Amino acid sequence: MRIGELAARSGVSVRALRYYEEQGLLEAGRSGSGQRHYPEAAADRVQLIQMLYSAGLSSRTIAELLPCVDAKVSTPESRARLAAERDRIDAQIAALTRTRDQLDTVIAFAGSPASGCAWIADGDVAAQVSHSAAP
Amino acid sequence: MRIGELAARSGVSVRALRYYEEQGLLEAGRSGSGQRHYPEAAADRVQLIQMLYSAGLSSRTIAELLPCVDAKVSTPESRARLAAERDRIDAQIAALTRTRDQLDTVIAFAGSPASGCAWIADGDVAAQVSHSAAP
DNA sequence: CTAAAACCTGACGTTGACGTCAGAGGCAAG
DNA sequence: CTTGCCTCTGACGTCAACGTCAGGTTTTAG
Repeated sequence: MRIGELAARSGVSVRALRYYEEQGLLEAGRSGSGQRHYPEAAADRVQLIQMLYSAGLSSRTIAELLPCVDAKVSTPESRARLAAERDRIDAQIAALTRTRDQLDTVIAFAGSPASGCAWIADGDVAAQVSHSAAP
Repeated sequence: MRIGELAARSGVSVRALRYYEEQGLLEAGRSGSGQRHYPEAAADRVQLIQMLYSAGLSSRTIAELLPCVDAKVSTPESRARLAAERDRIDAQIAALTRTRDQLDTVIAFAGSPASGCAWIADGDVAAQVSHSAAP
C-alpha cells in the first residue's frame, strides 16, 4: 500500500504520515524509485499513534513507548515507562472528570428557573489541575 | 493583591496572567500608576481557567464560556454551548479511557513471564480516535 | 504515448500559549 | 535618597504537529 491509500484508510494526511516517519514512529519500505510502501498493519499502527497523540503524548514520548510496545523488549525501565504514562493518563481522566462535573454544575444552575448562578462553589473546588505535559 | 502574589498563589506565571487578561479571560483593576490589582476570588478564577485549558479548550472557547458561567446570562445558546463542551469532554474522557486500557493490555503482556507480545489486539481496537480540537 | 494523478524532497508558514528580553517606571526599607 | 524588588508595555522567540507551496519524478488511465 502506498502513502495515499494509507492516509485515506487511517484518516490522517499524507504529510502527517511522512512526519511520523521523520519522528521514527512509523517505518516504511521503499520501492525502487523511492516511494514508500506500507504493510496492511500500518493502518492499525497509525490508529495507535493517533490514539496516543490525542492522549496528549508527544512524538518523542510515543517514539520511546512504541518500541517497548511492539518489539517485545520488556526491560524494567520500559515497563516503568508504560506504567508512568498510564498513570499520567489516569490523572488526566480524573482531571477531565472534575472539569466535566464542574460544567454540569454550571449547566444545572443555568438551567434552573431561578437562574441564580452565584459563582461556582466558593470553596475547595478546582483543587488540582493536572498540567498535562509528557516528559 | 498584585500580579506577583496572584501568580504565586495560583501557580501560574505572571506572563500567563497578563495573557489571560489580553484574551479577555481575567479582568484586573488598575491602581493609579497602572499596576494590576486583583480581588481574592481571582485565584479561584485562575484555577478554573487552568482547568478548562487543561481540558483542551482554547482561550477563545473559554472566553465564550466564562461570561455565561459567572454573568448569569443564561440564553439558550449559552446553555447549548456549555452542553456541547461538556459532551466534548465526555468524548475525550472515553477516548482516554480506551487509550489507558490499551496501555494496560500492553503492560499486562509485557509483564507476563512468557513476554510474548503479538501486537495489540489484531482487530477492531483503536476504533474511534477523538481529535480534540475546540471550535 | 501522453496527460493526469500520485509521489518525492526540501523548505517555509501557521497557530496557541506562553517565555524572555529590553527599557522604563513604581514602592517600601534602611 | 538610593537600593533592590516588583511592575509596566512592547516586541520578538519557541515548540509541536502539521499545512502548503515549489519544482521535479513516477505511476496509472486512456
